[in-house]
Amino acid sequence: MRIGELARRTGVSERALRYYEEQGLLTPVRRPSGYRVYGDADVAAVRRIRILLAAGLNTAQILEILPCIVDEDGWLTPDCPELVEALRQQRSRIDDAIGELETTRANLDTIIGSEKAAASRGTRPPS
Amino acid sequence: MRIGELARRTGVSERALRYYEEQGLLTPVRRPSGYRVYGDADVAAVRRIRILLAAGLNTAQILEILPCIVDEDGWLTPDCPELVEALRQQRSRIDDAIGELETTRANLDTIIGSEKAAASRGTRPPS
DNA sequence: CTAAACCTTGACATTGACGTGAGAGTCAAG
DNA sequence: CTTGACTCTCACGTCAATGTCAAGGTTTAG
Repeated sequence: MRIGELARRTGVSERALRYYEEQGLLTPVRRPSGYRVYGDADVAAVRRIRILLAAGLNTAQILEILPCIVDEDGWLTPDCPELVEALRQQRSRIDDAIGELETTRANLDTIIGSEKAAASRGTRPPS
Repeated sequence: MRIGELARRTGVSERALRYYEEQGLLTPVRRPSGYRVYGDADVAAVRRIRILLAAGLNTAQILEILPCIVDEDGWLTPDCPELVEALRQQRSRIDDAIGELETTRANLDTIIGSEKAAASRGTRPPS
């Protein structure tokens, strides 16, 4: 398929697809005319890229870990421990932020005096 | 304290601190000379801001939820129902922010295939 | 009082992940 | 062969969160 169809099938703009190629994340075959030709596997590849971007990784990091990812039937399975470690760190940063927001929310509930505040009884305000 | 000391105590550049003020996240008092003067509470405030930024929230989102954070002594006691309503709205924005972060974290978990992902066994990868 | 250290407001530069044309080539249908 | 849809490569624009440099005012130690 050509770039337009891949764009439609993934919901990703043509510009973004060309950008991913520029960053080495995709390597479509070229026709003599220069037209890019993608395979069915690229639909899944683009999906993977988007998941990783959505998780806060940048294209350089994604490029590094792509070879570590085994795609068995749509599942993303990390292969090397370095990758897992990096992802865990990212995860813990997000955990911290969620914790902060939950504390904030509990504070709010205390002020509002709603029923929901009962669930966080004993929670102290942030120092 | 002045901006240099706050920068040292938080590890955040002076430029960033001025930027946070520009975005309404910090509101130091000013001396007649124009020098910014911060209080001890601002050290904690900056720390909160950094955690939320690190998790992918932008300054506008942080600005929305920041006034909901009650620290140590500054208890807000709402009398008028308008205030309570405003607080409820803020609460729901915090819920949204938490929801976004949880989605991101779930994406990460799917990739990591960690113990926590086991809880969602059978989950299909995001489209 | 003076020098060093600190602070101020601009304002332009940068990085990442694209958006948005411009101008030109390619391809399938009629 | 022509038209219209599709694609190509520049190349500049954008937005957020800073970095960096410039030209000047302020404070404090000696």
